[in-house]
Amino acid sequence: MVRKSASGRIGIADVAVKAGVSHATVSRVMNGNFTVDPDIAARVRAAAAELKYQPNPVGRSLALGKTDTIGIVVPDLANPTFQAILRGLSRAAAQDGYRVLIADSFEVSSEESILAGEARRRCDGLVLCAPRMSDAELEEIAPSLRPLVLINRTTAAAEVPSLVVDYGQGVQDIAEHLVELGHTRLAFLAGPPRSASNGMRLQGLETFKAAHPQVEVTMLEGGSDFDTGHEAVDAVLESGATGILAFNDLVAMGLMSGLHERGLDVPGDISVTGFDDIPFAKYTTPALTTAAVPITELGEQAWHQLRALIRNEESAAPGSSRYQPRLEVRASTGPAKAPRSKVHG
Amino acid sequence: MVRKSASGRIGIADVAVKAGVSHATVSRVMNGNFTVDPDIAARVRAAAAELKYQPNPVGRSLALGKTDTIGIVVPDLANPTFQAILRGLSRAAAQDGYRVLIADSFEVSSEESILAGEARRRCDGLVLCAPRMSDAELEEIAPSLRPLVLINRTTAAAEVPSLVVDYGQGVQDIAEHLVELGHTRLAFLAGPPRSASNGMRLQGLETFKAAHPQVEVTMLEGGSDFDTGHEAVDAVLESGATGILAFNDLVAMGLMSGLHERGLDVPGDISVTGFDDIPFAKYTTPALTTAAVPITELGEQAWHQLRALIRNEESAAPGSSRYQPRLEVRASTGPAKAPRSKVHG
DNA sequence: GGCACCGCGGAAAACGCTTTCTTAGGCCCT
DNA sequence: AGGGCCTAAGAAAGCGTTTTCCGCGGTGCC
Repeated sequence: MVRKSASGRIGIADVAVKAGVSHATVSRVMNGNFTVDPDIAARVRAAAAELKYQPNPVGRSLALGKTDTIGIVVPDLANPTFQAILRGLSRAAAQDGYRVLIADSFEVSSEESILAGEARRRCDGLVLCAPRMSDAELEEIAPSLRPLVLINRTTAAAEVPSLVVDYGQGVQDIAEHLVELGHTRLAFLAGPPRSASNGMRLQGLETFKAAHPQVEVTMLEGGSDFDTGHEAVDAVLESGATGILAFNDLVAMGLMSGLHERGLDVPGDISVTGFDDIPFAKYTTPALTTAAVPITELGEQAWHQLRALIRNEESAAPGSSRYQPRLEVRASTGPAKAPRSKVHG
Repeated sequence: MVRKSASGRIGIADVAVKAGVSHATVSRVMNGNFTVDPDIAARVRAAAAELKYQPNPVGRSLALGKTDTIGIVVPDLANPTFQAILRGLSRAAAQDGYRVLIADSFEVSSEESILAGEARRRCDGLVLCAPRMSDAELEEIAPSLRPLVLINRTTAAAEVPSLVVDYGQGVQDIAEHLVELGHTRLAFLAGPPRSASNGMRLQGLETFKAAHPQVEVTMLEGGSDFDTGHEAVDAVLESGATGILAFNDLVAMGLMSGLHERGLDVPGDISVTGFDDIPFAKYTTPALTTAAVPITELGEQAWHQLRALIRNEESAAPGSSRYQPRLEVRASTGPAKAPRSKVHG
């Protein structure tokens, strides 16, 4: 019978008994405290090995006041963007011995703040992706969530770094690209109405419109997934636009698929652009012109910011950083052809 | 000053003081124990609300011996298959109030078993996806990981359900499909050599070959990602095969991309098939013929099995289940054309 | 009217660990 | 040789909960 204490699992007490020392000494040995006599330390290590003792992390966390775990709140795990952030975050955190706990809000923004709070309490810090949460609510909960890193949101709360992608600039770059190809009638297939990043895109478009009064830009309602793009075909054709800026790559792919079904050629008839440069964007047919965002790196940076906060409660307040998307011209955009009529078919 | 105790965070003791009761009573109220006088309960609740008291989950976990968290070990978070499993698992677990902790082994199978152990100790149960781990090692660690659910692996250890996809049958279905289209020279673009699911596919192919001695099946070395497929173009062409079974959808997509660059037509010149039916498989050009696996559902089922194990230490030992892939015929497969020479160009 | 029981809530133990405090013993120094 | 110091390890106090165990006061019953 190896297991001894009532709990079934072997604990520090079992090792202590076996090694004939107090559990304090066992703890010291396990934590590499060198004030222990080498002979005794060896005895303890032998006992621990024989019993296959593994410290209980929960007890450890309680005593230490830290969990070596961070949380991430995402609105939708099915979205490649958040998958990539998670991946970068997880990899970077793992290198420092931290694990990540995921909290998927499934796009129900009303739950986001409770979810975030719960996740935070189990962790040493939090990365929050909450594109739909209202500014007011964010402002309200941010302080209680620290150490906290925000993705694509900002807050006035102190000590809360933000990692934001400059969607506004990205959209402008794409629009410029289309204009250079001769397009004069553009359409923006918008994202979810309350999305923060959608707002940034709209602002970018305003700037663009001011600089290019001769270009017509139609606003179309949309969403953030493949189906949204697929369903938007009619609206897109009706707009008469020859250059379409989709909210993101997924929407663009859906749109291209829909256009293809209608027998239209991309980019022959219509040029389509995405945003994000998800892994699959390279492999669509035609390959998708998009604004590349270093998403995985974003997750990695999120960890670095969070780590600074965790390690150094006071100083080293890290600044927020802004990521510039890089225009990735591929085959889905081409020269504008002669203006089409507003009627499709 | 709301915060009182040294730790900075407000705890049960603060609420107790404010409400003028013992912390035991506060605990009783917070846990819905009805043996507390309604007046006192109200007072406690008021105090808790005013202080915005939130129980510390770590202390709670220690006392209760459970964490309301499960872990999942995956070999590669970048792989859509594991993303889907994770998604299904997370969603299902969330509905029962459980969170999921992720452990990405980054394909280094030597670390997998330590990683799994560490994850397990922080959680109430574990879902293990470890396709490269040796049977011996799996057998060795499985008992200590319980409650445990295995994905695409089996073990002799008791009380360890397995959820396995019948890759062997899937591969046979695909091969049959190609044969029906008139292909007589097939090639299998294999997965990672030590992958368990690759082994299952190979077994399926053996069965197929026995049933169709007239069909030539070439084995090609490969891997599990897009680049693998892309780099395999030469080997594929050299094989002279007209029907290619790629290890999975990613590999198939890479292969199609490579073939396209060579100016070859799919399925005109060569038919290509994948496996898994990842979300993007529908949207490749041409759309990919594949064997659809209900991956998200797999994650969901993993939770249900795990939940049964967690809730009911003894009875209800759930059986292992086997998932049959469903052949999904799309545009990447077509009738075989006249046999080609072994030289490409 | 006394006794047994019951309901309620406080004290304290338990969960498994870390860390401070304490004490015992050995060494050095004068 | 004795006292102060320093070292090493045990005792115990936390960490923040839950839960068991008790005791107290009140009620019902005979």
